[in-house]
Amino acid sequence: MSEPNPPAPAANFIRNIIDEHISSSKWGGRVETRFPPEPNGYLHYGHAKSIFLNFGLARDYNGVCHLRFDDTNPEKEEQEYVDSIIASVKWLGFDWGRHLYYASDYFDTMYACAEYLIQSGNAYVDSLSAEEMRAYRGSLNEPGQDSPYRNRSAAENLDLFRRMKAGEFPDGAHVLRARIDMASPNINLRDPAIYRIKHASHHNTGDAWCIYPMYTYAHPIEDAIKHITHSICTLEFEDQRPFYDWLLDKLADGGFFTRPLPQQIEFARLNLTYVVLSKRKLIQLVEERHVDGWDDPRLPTLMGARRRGFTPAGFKRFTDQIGVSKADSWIDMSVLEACMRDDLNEHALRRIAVLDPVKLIIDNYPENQSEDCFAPNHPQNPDLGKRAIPFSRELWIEREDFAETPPKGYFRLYPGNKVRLRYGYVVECSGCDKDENGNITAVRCTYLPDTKSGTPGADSVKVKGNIHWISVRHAYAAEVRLYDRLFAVPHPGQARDFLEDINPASKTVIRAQLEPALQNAEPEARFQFERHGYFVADLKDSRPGAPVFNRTVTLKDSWIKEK
RNA sequence: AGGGGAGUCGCCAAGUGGUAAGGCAUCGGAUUUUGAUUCCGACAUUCGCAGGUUCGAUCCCUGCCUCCCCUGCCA
Repeated sequence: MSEPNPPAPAANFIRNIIDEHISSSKWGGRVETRFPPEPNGYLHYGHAKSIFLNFGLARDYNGVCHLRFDDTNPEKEEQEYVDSIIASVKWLGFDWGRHLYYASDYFDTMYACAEYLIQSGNAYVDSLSAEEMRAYRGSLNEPGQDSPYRNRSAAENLDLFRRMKAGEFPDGAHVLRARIDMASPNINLRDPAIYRIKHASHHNTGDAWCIYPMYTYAHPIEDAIKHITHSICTLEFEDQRPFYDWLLDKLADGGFFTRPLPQQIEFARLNLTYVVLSKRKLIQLVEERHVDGWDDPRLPTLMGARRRGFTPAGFKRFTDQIGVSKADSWIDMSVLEACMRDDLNEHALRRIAVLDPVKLIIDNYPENQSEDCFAPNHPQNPDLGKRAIPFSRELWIEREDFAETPPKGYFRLYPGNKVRLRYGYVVECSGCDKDENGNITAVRCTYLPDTKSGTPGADSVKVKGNIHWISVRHAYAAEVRLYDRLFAVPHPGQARDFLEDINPASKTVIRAQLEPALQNAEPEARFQFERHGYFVADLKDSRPGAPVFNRTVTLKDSWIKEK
């Protein structure tokens, strides 16, 4: 079987820039990118956009993409986050080969660069307090003032900086700043801090350092050291680009790097409705136990997505579909859900599950008889074969597939109506049994013996309705979690505290009746429960013989909308 | 208000001087033993607004409007 040629990647402004670089041979046609997370949290859907962008560009231009941890702030970073980030990027299907790096691998080089900047008059040690520095910085409308320490001699700066490194000063006593322009209209150029004192131990370098570079200083240097060509980041760093260029230019003059230097390019981050992607809010949801941990299937983390049953291929569809641009935009959650459905529809095996069971009794079917019916594992792919499903006198069907008085357009079970028991017989509904409170306890019908699916007479009776069922005697009951969107409104927190917008029905745990074939599902096996949606055997709580399923997403339902 | 960005169909998004791609959604219709899938068809005389340049402007110029980001020793 030959795969059709994949469609050419959609044009976007970053590809246009790269194409120009290729034709001008700016880096000799080389494309080298990096995905640079800070290991201070779990990756979320928004990171998927960046991952597919950076790794995708590298793949399409025969380049490489590094996985690089920007671990410049030891107070916030942990090995646990490093591990989970690695697992998530791998899960999405990317391989960085030997290109796994850490900012902390280059602390020596960064330090040497800093000494050079001091010696060349481009950096100085400031001894203002944080509050004083803020006051000297000016405001959006007013220029800043030079710090009284701005004109220390290179020798004095160097001495102070070395003593900072040696641990002679407490946190906050001094800070190394780039000497640029305190009157710049771009506040990021008003002598930004590049090194601060932090007596904290680092997940990677331990206690080797008590001064740590700022991200804005470390990031360009890391890019330049590894010869990154296109340093792709989000829009909020646009104002930082002049500093990125200033720094690398100075260091290239100092012989640390050769030109052409890496080029920073900014794109719009992902905004998605019905979730929150801010790290702060995600942490709050977890810590205040509004969800069950970082991998809760409702959470927009990649670990949550995995347990939810979302697929890497679905994320690929999604990122291809939403494109890349510089316009702030909001993607509706339904787009992501549709992408997951598209992928799952192609690959998930079909199975039967009755989620809200009510008994259907076939009055003219012999009490102790049973027989096999055969259902295809995938209607569009016969190669996937069929399986046997036992049929008998008493079946579980969905409560909503019967109506005593049917609404307009309803074509399922109601007195006098015929429907097909999918893969089995056509039955005619005769009524229902009720308890003393009027609750329906069983639905009654008779079957038409000549209409069994797969037999010559199967189509002798045409019916519009087609419902799924499971033999009571053969059914297997298991826990199923019905997940829905975490928030009930498109923009949580817009009108009130975001916690108040949590969807109270985001998780419903039920015991469902499953067909026998589902009992031995392996963790992470994905299925379509026919007429319901896509479900996955939970990665953590499910095991063969004792399955637990999570609903990934429902099937599209055009009947609900009509009602 | 200073600086940096963005405004093209309901949602994304190409196009950047030659007369508006594509996807999703939506609406028709066909197929269908999932009210699913699939398949066909429809879907911007118009590109934030107002002027100007031009034979011709979404694209160039001028002015205006709206939205986003920036005053961490966070990233």
